[in-house]
Amino acid sequence: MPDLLHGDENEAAVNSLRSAVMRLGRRLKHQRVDESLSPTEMSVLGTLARCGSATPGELARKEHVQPPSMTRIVALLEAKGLVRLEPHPDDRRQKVVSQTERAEAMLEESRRKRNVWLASLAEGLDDDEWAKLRAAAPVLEKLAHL
Amino acid sequence: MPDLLHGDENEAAVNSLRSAVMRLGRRLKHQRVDESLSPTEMSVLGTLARCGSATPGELARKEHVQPPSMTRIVALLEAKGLVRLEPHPDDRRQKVVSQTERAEAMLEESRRKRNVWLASLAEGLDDDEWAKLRAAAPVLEKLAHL
DNA sequence: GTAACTCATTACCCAATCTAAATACCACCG
DNA sequence: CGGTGGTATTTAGATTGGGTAATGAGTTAC
Repeated sequence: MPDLLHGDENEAAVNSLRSAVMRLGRRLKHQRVDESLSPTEMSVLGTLARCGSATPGELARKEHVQPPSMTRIVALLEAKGLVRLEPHPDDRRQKVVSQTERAEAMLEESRRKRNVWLASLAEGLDDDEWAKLRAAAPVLEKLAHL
Repeated sequence: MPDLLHGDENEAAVNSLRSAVMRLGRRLKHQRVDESLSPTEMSVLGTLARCGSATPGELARKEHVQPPSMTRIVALLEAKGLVRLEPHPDDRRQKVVSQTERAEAMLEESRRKRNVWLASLAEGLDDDEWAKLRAAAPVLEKLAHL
């Protein structure tokens, strides 16, 4: 259990994280690098790129989305040719989702575009602030998974 | 313009911020301290608590929401008795939104509840991680406002 | 071998936000 | 003055992302 001595500071931080995360989330929604690809779809592709492949259920848990939503997302991605669905080797209830070469290319493209946005943000932040963000990023990821 | 030397690291951080912010956002949505009050409504109340009072347009800009959405939100808050609407002193197009005493009490209550959630999160993070979060919180806020 | 559980899906629904257009008002220029 | 262009808010309608409940197929445990 971390520093109970800093309760007030933590509380203030939680407040500010809450509102910042929400506003930033809305903003990110609009700044999607690829029109026609929702933020969650992007996120799923990112997860697949990192983890190789996964079942819809696993993806739903990772993204903190209900299974039916993930079914829909995967279906959309498949329709766009960004994802492949194969039967699970030893459980015929499950399926295995993996990204296609096309998704790989798209991610590369989107990475490039993201640099533009990054550059524009860079105008507003100094080195120190960036450093803090870099340090906090993994913690936020951990938090997102509780 | 900050450290171009760390371009790759920044890019990785941006990726990880993106997905973390989104997932955390979804999670926060469900963890609302007060049922019957949407995250954005909460955020507006927080803004009013900090800034005193503001016009709907100002609030919309601050929350990164379109004006019509803010109209709705303010109307809902007013219906719940958490916000007061008065005519703008020297521009009859505008209105001035300010929080009621009841909102003040509710924020206090919600602050208390938030501590419970905070405590449960604390189980999963160590001192160092919390420190990083605290350091990054203001930067995230700044980022949210670009 | 059946009962209980799990994964994915289908069908339906809801909440939050958006865009476009309407309304009321201000400010300036002739 | 009076009109013209711009701004604040609101109304109306559409979209979208996600959720819940119920179904079907498959697996596991007793």
